Amino acid sequence: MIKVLNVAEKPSVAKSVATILSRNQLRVRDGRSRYNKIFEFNYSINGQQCHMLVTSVTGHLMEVEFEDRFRKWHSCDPADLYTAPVRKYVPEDKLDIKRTLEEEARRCHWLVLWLDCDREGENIAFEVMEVCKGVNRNLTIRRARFSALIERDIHEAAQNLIAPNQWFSDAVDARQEIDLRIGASFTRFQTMLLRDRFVIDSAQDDRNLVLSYGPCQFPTLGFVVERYWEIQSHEPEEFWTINCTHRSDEGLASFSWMRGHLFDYTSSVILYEMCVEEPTATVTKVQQQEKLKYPPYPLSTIELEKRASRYFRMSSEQTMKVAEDLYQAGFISYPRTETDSFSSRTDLHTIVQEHQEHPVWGSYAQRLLDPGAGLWRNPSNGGHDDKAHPPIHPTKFSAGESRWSQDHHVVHFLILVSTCAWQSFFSFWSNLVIMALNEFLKFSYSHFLQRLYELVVRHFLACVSQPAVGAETVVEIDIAGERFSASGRVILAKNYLDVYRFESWGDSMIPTHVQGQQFIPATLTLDSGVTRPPPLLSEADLLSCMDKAGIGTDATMHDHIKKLLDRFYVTKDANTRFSPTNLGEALVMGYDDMGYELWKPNLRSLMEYDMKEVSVGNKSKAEVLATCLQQMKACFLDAKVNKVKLLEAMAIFFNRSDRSNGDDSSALGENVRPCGLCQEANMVLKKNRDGNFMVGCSGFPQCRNAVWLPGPVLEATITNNICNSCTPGPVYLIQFKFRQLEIPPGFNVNHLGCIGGCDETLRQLIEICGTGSRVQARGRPPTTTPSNGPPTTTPSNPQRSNSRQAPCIYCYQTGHASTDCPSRISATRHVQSHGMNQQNGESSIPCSTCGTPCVLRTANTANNRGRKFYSCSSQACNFFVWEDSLNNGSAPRSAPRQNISSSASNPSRRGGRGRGVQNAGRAGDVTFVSATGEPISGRRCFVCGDPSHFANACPSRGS
DNA sequence: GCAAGGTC
Repeated sequence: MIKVLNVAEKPSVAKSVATILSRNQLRVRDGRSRYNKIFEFNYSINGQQCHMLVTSVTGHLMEVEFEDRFRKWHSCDPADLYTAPVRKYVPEDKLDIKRTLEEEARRCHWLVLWLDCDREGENIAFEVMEVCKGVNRNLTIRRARFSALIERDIHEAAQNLIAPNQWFSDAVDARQEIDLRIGASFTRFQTMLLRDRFVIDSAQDDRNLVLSYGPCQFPTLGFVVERYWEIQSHEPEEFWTINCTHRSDEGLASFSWMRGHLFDYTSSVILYEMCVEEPTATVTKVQQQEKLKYPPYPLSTIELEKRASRYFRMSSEQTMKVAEDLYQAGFISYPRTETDSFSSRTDLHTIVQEHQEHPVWGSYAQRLLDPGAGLWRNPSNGGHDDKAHPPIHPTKFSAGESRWSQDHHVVHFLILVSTCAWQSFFSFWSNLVIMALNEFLKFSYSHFLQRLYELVVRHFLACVSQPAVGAETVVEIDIAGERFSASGRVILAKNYLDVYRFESWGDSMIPTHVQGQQFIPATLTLDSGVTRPPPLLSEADLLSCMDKAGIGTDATMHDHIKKLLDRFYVTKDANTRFSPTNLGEALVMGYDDMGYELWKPNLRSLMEYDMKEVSVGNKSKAEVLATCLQQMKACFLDAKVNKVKLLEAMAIFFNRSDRSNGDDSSALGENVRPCGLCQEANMVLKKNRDGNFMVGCSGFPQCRNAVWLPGPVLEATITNNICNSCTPGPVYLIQFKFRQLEIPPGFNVNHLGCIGGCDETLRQLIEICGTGSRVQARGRPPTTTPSNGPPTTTPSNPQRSNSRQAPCIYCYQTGHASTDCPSRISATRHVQSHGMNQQNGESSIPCSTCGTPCVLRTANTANNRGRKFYSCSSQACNFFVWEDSLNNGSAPRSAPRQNISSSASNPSRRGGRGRGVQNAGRAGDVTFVSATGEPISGRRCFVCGDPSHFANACPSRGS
């Protein structure tokens, strides 16, 4: 009889395969590893009688590592790690499994590999082959390919054995080697570069701190930082919208403007006035239709993690731990699966039947099985199948509640561990306190088990249920050519929502309307709101980002998130939302400033693409390894050359350490000109701790003379060229490089500029972009204050000093609302009282922010070419106001507006209607119309306040 | 001391 050694990827699969093939007629014995049993039985393969031994590994049997002489961190230059020899070996904790395989393989004729049918599984198959062939060269080796652990598939796989796929395995070999080389080189490089140079306050002992870099963890960090910067750089923008209500016997209907909202106040007012003048509403459309809300797809790992985070605020790591325990105890199926569709051969009814007796959802399960109820529906297909595991579903009934804490060994194990730990650390505590804590732990953990089990069961029952049905009514009306709509919904059948309590679908009544009907609105208001930034990334958002970009696998995503927390790169708040720490932000900022996208997902995506090419035979492993490692080594060497960028970014957030040898000071600090204020020292080029460039007197703090440079400056280098016109000289010209995306169209990225006052380009850029837009976009107040800080003669940009508080949208000051902005009043007042000569550059109007005289200038940007504005003559002050906005009395603006914006298509403009009620008053007193259509009181022009006309006819606006 | 991928 042929002896066949069968090896599965994990003990559970070995058990399932053996049970199915033997029809449960098998013997079990121990191997050398306590987890990996050996099952024995007889079975016929293609008519050949076989004695089957089925055992398992636990995932990868081998690891890839550098040879010993490269393993110490100081043993070599990290750049050498791109070429240092690596080896694959069986680590200490897997030697038991290796010995079992060797012992059994010696006695067998065939080796059949039952590893998971994905690339990693194929690679593990080759690891198993290597070990087995090492002791028995005559083995016949075959691969079993199965798509689910169900009877038909497993028997089919056993009768149709194939050859292992070398390409699949090669792809994984390449990935492992690339991950190791990139990860180890960058981790050693940035740890050794930064750890001793800065006081990194997040770490208890920063001498042992590891600043790891990994091709998965860094893009994950990148997602968190990018969202954080997006929030920091968000500029609130005020918008206006018209709302209207209609009261009838059946109740109140609220109509919203089908334009959404406009960002232009005057346009909004004109449209609003047209509505007020002819307020009769005509119903143009009444549409009624049936709407379905579908149940979710069957549950994959990522969906389980996302939903547990959303519904229970469990971290993905917690979820996977609890799911693993539920799986080990037999309550749910294998929890690491990409599959979100059930095989047609899965017996779904039997799973539902098991739950008929449940005290809470049992009656729902009964209704599902009752053909007369019509509740059953075959689950939809989510389109993913890992060919190894079914979607996560319940496999054993539990009534839950009190039984969890009694019958689950995990809880007892945890309690044991915790008791030992607490007793050893806090031996002075009374037993009573320890018991109380244990009870709490027992309760919390059983609570998690219970909630996750409930989610898996309810999700499964929802999947096999009919969608919820609603009747939706949409009513559209027309007022003076403007269209408004309102909608209502009545739930006709809740169906799956009866069991899936985590989702809701609200009823909202709308009174009956008929086409052609006319009415006078109960209210017609012009409301305003401001755009708001998107929220910080939640754990579910982060998982979605990773999933979409292909960062990590279903089984490892939670590990990458946990790694960021462990490395102090990010923190998570009570709402499961992530913010970068100073450390995380500084690292991303450093690489960003180098111009590398090492913190973006593209690198991993490219690697994944190459792996795919290897796995289908289009490229060889050697070819991909060579090109990828060559590129990464070049990138690494470049990063070493540009390490000053990392140091500068770190310096923004952290104090230099005493251990620092100080050899990395930036090349800044050269003289630009003699200081005209103190006439003693020189002005020098500096980059301050917020990352902004400035030229300050080296006599600081005695002399506080300073010239701030535009926010978009990326690089600034002093040249030998001298300005011909500025005094006192010599004033050396500076070669600037601006960040392309931050300067308006029409400006060059490269600019040879003078800080002496003659440079129109610099002046315009400061007026338009400010001196700290980069920091507004990414910075936060530093936690420490270096002793050699830059001069601060002038008020710094208020947004910089209080970046988390929403500033006024007109003057960027905090402490007052935009509606109460003093700059709007003072700017107008100044123009009137000083009788200004409106010629370019001639004015004595004091700036309303700092008191320095303003000058009248002409904009030269694409959007506003030729438009005039007043700006403060102090280069350190950002104040400016458009001339035309003063003339017509509307608000001064700091940036060009877009007249009409689609809030749905532009995420930066998502926003609420924060101040609708207060701002209704800005539309004059005409916020209500009477039943006869006459405005109640106080009609007047919204621009100049004259009651004799409306704004669209206001003489101050001209034609 | 470093990666990411399996798994108990």
